[in-house]
Order: sequence, then structure tokens, then C-alpha cells
Amino acid sequence: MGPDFPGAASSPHNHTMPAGRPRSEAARNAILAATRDELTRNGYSRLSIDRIAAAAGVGKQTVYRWYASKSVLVADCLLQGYVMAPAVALQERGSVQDDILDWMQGFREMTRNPESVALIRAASAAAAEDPQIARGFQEQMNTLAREALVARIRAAESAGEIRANSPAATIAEIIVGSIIYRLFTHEEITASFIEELSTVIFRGLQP
Amino acid sequence: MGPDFPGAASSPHNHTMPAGRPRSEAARNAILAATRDELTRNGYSRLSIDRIAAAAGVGKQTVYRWYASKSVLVADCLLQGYVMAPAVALQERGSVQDDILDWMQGFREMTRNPESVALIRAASAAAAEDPQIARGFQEQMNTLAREALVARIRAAESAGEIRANSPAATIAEIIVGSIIYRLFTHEEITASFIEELSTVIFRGLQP
Amino acid sequence: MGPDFPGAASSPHNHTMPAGRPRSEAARNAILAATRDELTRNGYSRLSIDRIAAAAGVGKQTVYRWYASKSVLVADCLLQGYVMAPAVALQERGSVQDDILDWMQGFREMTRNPESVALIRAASAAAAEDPQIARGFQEQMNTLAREALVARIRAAESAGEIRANSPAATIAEIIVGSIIYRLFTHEEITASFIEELSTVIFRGLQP
Amino acid sequence: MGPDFPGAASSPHNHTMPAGRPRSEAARNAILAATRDELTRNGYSRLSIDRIAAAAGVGKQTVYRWYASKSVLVADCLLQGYVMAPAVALQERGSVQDDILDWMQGFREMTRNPESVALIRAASAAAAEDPQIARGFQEQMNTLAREALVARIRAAESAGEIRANSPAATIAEIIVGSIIYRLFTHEEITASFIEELSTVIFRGLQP
DNA sequence: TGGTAACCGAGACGGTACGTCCCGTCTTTGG
DNA sequence: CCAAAGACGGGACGTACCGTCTCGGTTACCA
Repeated sequence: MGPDFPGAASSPHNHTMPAGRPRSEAARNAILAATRDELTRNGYSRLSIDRIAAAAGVGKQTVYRWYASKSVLVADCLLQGYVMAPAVALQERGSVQDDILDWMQGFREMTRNPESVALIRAASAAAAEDPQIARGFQEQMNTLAREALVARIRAAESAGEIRANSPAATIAEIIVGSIIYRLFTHEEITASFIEELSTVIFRGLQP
Repeated sequence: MGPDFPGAASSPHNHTMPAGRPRSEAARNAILAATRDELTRNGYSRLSIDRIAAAAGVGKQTVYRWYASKSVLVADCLLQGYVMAPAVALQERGSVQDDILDWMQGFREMTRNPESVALIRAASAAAAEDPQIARGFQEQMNTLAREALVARIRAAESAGEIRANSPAATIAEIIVGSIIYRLFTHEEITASFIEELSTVIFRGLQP
Repeated sequence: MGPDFPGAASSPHNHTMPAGRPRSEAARNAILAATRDELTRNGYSRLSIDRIAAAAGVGKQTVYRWYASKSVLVADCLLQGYVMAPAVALQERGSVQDDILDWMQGFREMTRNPESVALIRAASAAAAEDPQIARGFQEQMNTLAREALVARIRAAESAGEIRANSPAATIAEIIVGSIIYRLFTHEEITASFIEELSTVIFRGLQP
Repeated sequence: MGPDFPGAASSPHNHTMPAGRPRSEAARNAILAATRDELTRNGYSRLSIDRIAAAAGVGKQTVYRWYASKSVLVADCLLQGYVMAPAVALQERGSVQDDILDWMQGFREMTRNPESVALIRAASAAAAEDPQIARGFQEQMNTLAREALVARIRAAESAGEIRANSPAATIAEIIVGSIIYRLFTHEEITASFIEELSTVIFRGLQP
């Protein structure tokens, strides 16, 4: 998932540094940033390693040294938070429903920025085409949204706000999935949509 | 969305036929079938017009005569039902919840076939990358699933099975979106997932 | 030695033209001219197909369509006379020795042009490295010089100017070889050198 | 022509040795040997410093410390006798013509070994492409052959065996040049060729 | 019935991008 | 301070496709 040689990055106390010039973390960051820009501009299917390397001011071989393929590059781009990073925080201010509606509205605000939308769509397309990227996508989604949603639902459960034994994880996935589905089908996330989504989830359909 | 010159195809009694040899409908069908096979095998980002033409036994120019770009080719492939065609019918046999759960289980059965899954994932990726394809994807989804789901929900409403003024279209989208999201994140559609999805939608979270 | 598909070029009465767009003879000529220029400027070892294609205003694939490798490209460049073309004619004006000395002096004049020298040196280096190129080099040398030298020697033989049963072919090779050797060892072809060469060949060393 | 810092190599009693670890003469020798092997295997145009360094068990920087460029490396390789070393000695046993014919036959024997031929061809190509290498090539040729040939011719002159005031240097060059030309045009050095060469030089063409 | 017009397959065209190899330089650890 | 190791920015390799074009040949219509 990560780069080919994550040792230097992930092992903070590595005392047996390998011989030779160490990998340039700066180059890697430039690559990731350039990849994000390329994804924003051209989407996953038109991603060009040549352009990424040029934009990053880096030799092509350096890209391939870090990342064996387009997939792991995009996946690491997701994991490092270069994509979908500035997601919305879930605040505890009122009822569960209000808090989650707030969060959705925050997400909706974010989609006013066309670049963010393009980036999420590109990441979605990449995830659909490659399991490795999909894992990175999921991990990022968990970090940014699902964990918070699950925690809030569990808290509401404890507070007796909602039914006990609610399938919190599934509910979080339904919320995230429905919204992402809207994005990648190029439909706007309307205010009424998120209200109805919230209503359905909290009241259900029973009479 | 459709081919560049759909006249011959859609108007069987067109009396103002243009001069010259008419386009070969057989060539078009071969192109669409080859496109489906390519999507299944390689996904959207590795789709090759050269390979499609070769597999269809057709000159490359013939592909471009019908379809100005990869996008409209894939979009027409969706619209003509070459992708996601053998979807499940929604039967009215019991309660709304049972019927919809049945439909979901039917969809789940379909995902046992890896080729179908690959095809839906490729179509998802294509839709995420291109608005035109997204429209074709949506149209196909409406035809195959959402219209039936909406109709069933409305019927249940009339029968008093469920609450009046239910947002049927949004509910249908939540169902379809949640399931497609599972597919393109490369997660299995488990039995428990569809049960919980069904439960949430029909009972909601309220205590 | 020649291009990969010389059929169209060499068969003047070919009535069974292959399907598809015919090869562009103009492209081939542009490639050969660009190759000559590259050889002049950079020599054989720094020959770049990228640069040749760019200079010829041609896609790289077109170069490879005509020529499977650098070797056959350079060999064809030699055979088509793009290299070493404007060599000197051997005139019959006086004695054999005078005529051949005249020819050598003409060759020497040609080597006043640094581009011609660079080109011959590049062709020599290429021939030394590749048997296929060597054959083209030899063929060109035969056409441009050795045949004429051999003919002049044979004529002198008939005229009783020189000894009968002289090894004309070997003598021609000694003349050409000694001069080319001077070129590729980056030594100037001096007037005294060609005079001495001529003297040795015609008078020998015997007292 | 030689290495960048020949002091350590050529001055065994260098009293102003620079500070720090002295350069490894063993490394230099390994580099030269590896260069010879590379030249034999791949020729001049496919010479790779990376491969040379790896084969010599030496860092790339060490190669560049000794040799600023491919040219001076190959030139030093020639000067140190790593290329064309096992050339034939010229023995004084009979007449000049017999001795020189013997020498030629010895050279011809050497060309039965394909590796020797490949090496000479590679050195020729290198010389043709680079004046610095050409100088090394000439120097080596002088050492190995031309000086001996010139000396033998001068001796014959003194002995009245051949005409006085013969251009010994030019004759030596004709002999060496004609033979090397045969090599780099990938033609075999036949017995009849060297006999005819010898005959022409000693008897000339006059009737 | 013989043009004429648009199609057909085939495949070459000028290009862009691929992933690899090598260049000559730089930057580490370690002798 | 040298040596090995090996990453660096850069350039070229030979291949795969792109979308366009140009062939010979086919199949309709319309005059």
C-alpha cells in the first residue's frame, strides 16, 4: 500500500541505515503533491507519470523507486491525506440526528469546491479499478468520517437517544456510501437529499 | 450520449435515407460487445480502442464513425444494456421489506459472478470520471432497479404498509448507492449487510 | 540491410498493393536525411532515434516501422547514398598512376570539409561495430571508388602500362583502406602521404 | 590521455603524497580489465559505466575519479595494453618480405580468436569517434607494430635489400591500415590477401 | 445500368506516455 | 579523505495507443 521502501519513514528509531544516499523524503512529498494536482486536473484514467515527475521536478525513475505502479502511488496519496484531507469534523452539539445532519451539511459545503469534488471522484474511480487503492480509500474514509459517525451513534445509543443494538458501522457506511454515490454519479448533493437521508435513517419507513 | 448518427438505428421507417452505403448495425453491435469484454477484462482506464476494433473485427475508423470518444462509447454500451443487463427483477410477493430484501439478495447472487462485478466496477469508475457516462449509468440504474424500487415503495405507501409521504426516490437511491458503494470499494456484499440495510431503512433508529 | 518492407519501393510493377494506407516514402527520406545530419553532428555512438524522429518531423514508431534497429537505419543510409555520396570520380586523363593520384587528391579535397570527414568517421565507427552496416559501407565503397579503381587498373594492364595479373581488387582495397584508416585515426591526409602511397604501389620497394 | 591523477601510478617515490587514504591501484586495474571485457562483449557504443563499475566491484564514483569520461578510460585501456596487447612480434629470420609476411601471418593467427577481433573492432570504432582515443590507438599501434616494421624496413634499406629512401613510415602505415581496414569492415583476413599485399608492396605494379 | 456517395477493413501517420536503462552527480556510512 | 553503495535529475530506449488519414474494395441510392 505504502511506498516500496517505507523503512526510513515508518521506523523512527532505525539505527541500521542502509548504505548509499538516503531516499529524499522531499522528492516523495513533491511526487504526492503533484499526483494530487494531476488527479484534480485529469482524473485517474488520464494520470501521467511523466507529467507527475515533471511537475514534481523529479526524475521518472525516482517516482518508480518509491512506487511500483500507479495504484500504489494513488493509494499512498490517499493514505498520506493528500486527497480528501480537509474533511469535516463531527461536532457533538445537539441530538444525534442534528449532529449528523450538521456533518452532512459540512460535507456538502466542501463539495462547493470543484477541485475537492474532482479529487474525490478521481479517488473513487481509482478505488473502483484497483483493490489496493480501494483499501486506501476505505482507510481514509474511516479516519475522516466513519469512525466519528460510529462513535456518535454509539454515544447516542448509550444515552438512550436511539434504539439499542443499532448497527452503527452499517449506518455509517450507508451515510458515507449514499453521499459518495451522489458524487461519482455527478449529481449534486442537495439540501433536501441530506435531509431525507437523515430522516430515513432516524425514523425509518414504518408508519 | 448515443452514437453519432443514431438515425438509422432508431428510426426503422426513415424515408430520407442518406446516399451511400448504410452503416453496418452488425459492426456497431460487435463494437459494443467487444467494449463490454474489454471493460470486464481491463477496466475503464485500460480500455483500448485498438483492441476493441481488433476484437470486433472492425476498422478503427468504424469505431470513431459511431462514437466520437471513449465516453460516448461506454455510455452507449450502458444504455444498450451491454453492461449490468442481467439485473434482478423486483417481485411483489410479500411485505415491502421482504420484497426489497429479496431484490437485494438477488443482486447479491449476481455478484457471485466475478465478471459481472468487474463490469459494474468498470462502469462505476467510468461514471466517476465522466459526466456523460454517469448519465448513462444513472439511466441504466433507473431502468433496472430504482424505478421498480420506487414503484414498490409507493404501492406500500398506498397500502398503508409504510408511512405516507415517504421520500421514495431518495430511499431507492440509498439502497442502490449503498450497494454500489460496497462494490466499488471492493468489499463483499454480505448477507448481514443487506439485512441491516433493510432493517435501518424500514425501522429507522428511533427507540 | 534495406528497410523492413522494401516491396513498394523495389518492385516497380507491383499490382497487388497491400491493404491499408501505403507507407510514406517522404517520411523515409526525411528519416534518412535526419540520420545523416545526426551522424555528422554526434557520431554513431550518440545517435538518438528520438532526435532523428523529431528532426524528420516524424513519429518514432514510423522510424521503427521502416528500420528495426539503428544498424539497418545507418546501413540503408549508406546504401541510399545519404553518406559518402559526393565522392570523387576517377577520370582517365593520363597514366594510371597520374589518374589514381588525381583521384586521391580529389578525395583529399573532400576531406577539407569537416562535415564530410565527420560523416565518414561516423560511418566507419558504425561499420566497425556492426556487420550489417559494414556490408553497406563496403557496398558504398565499391560503388564509389573500388570499382572505378579496379577498372582503371585492369585497363592499364591491358594497355601494358603495368604488369599483367596484377591483383587489382587487392590494390584498390589497399588504396581505399589506407586512406580510410588515416581518416578514422584522426590523422590528416597529407599530400606527401598520398604521393608516397602512390609511389609504393606503382614502384614497390625492390631496388 | 592517462588517468586524471597519474602521480600515484607513475611515480613510485612520490614524496608529496596528498593527505588521506591513497587511491587504490587495484581498483584502477579492475576497472581497466572490466572495460576490456565490456568492449569485447558489447563494443564501444554499448559500453556502460554502471556495468564496468559493478564488474570491477567498484563504486561508480571511483571510475569517475580516475577517468573524466568514457574516452579517456578507453584511451588508457589502450595505452595500458589491456586492448590489442598480445600482438605479434616481428622476428628477423629471412628477407624483409619473408619477415613481414611472417608478421602478417602472426597477426592473422591472432584474428582466429573472435574476442581479439571484437576488441580491435571496438577500439577502432572508439578511435573513429574520439580523437583522444585515436591518439591512444595510434600510440599502441606504434608500440606493437609500426616501430618494428619501420625498423625492419630501415635495416633492409641499409642492407641494400630494398631501394634507398623508401618511405618506411608510410609503408608501415599502409600495412597496418590495410589489415585493420579488413578487420573493421568485417572481412576475413585471408592468406591470399596478405600475400598479395606483401607482393604489391615489395614489387609494385610496374612491368 | 452505371455513377456517385458513404461505408467497410486495413494499416500507416504524427504524437504522448509507458516503464527501463544508463548518464554523471551527490550524499550517505564506514574503513 | 577515500571507497562502496545507491539515490538523484535527466535523457533515450523500444512499445502501446491515441485519433486521423489514406488506400482498395463494397453496397446502397438515383439518374
